[in-house]
Amino acid sequence: MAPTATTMTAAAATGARKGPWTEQEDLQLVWFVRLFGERRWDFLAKVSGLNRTGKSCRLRWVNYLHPGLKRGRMTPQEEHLVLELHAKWGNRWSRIARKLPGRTDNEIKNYWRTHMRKKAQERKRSSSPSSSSSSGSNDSSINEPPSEVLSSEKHETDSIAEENSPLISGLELDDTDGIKGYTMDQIWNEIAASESVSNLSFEEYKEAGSASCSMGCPPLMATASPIWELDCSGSLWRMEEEDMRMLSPMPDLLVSNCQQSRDSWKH
DNA sequence: AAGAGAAGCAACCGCACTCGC
DNA sequence: TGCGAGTGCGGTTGCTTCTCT
Repeated sequence: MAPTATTMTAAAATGARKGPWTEQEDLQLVWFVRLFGERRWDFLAKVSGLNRTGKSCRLRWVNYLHPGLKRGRMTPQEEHLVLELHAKWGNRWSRIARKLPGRTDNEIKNYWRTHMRKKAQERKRSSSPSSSSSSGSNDSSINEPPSEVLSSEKHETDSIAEENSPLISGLELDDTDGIKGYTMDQIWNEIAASESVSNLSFEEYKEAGSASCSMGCPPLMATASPIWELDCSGSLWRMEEEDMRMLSPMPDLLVSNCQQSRDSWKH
């Protein structure tokens, strides 16, 4: 399919703003998303007065402003789960993210890239201290590790998942889905050797990590931005663009509240 | 204290898919 | 049935922050 207006450098084509979002933009976006719901991003971008593409708005919302998002470091349980799921599904980040409440595909992707790169480097260093060749081109092995290894590892992770994790065992695991094989055993070995937590079973992970909460109910959920806790009437999607002009502007009180919330959320 | 390099992360890009007309 | 708008996804880039020397 030919690129659409939205995909073809829409920001450039429309003169829309790019780059980091400002606090004011965030507030505006939150306000209008609460008003209209998480749909029709192009329309929302237009009526909100944000000089952004709908795509940009959606991304900002999904990755940063969405209620329930967890911030901060991955917990050991989450790290473990990411490794397991990546071993099964490969780079299906959104799919993996669905199994980690409060985490976004982008976050998991970033996590994987940085941490697995580190693991790969460490491993390379320990396994072949003399070989200085084969440079950073191994980056590809981070996302697409060689295919020859995982077969045995896959079974191991599968059994972990299926025996120890009700969360995973309930999944519909498509065998043809991204299990082409990865050098996860290398990664796993690294982790097992370097991290004491690896001595725990996945069940123990869960218990240690959240006495009060299972993976489905992350303990850090409370750190999500409180902006969304503000009450707001339901979706107003039936409204026409004409009606939009009649809407009252964002109340000053809301703005200041949101700003305070956001500040405290950041720190 | 300052500079360099590494790490972390937000955001953009382009492709593919879905759905309504 | 074809087309276009809207949306989702994975890959990539580049800026900011951190750490080391």
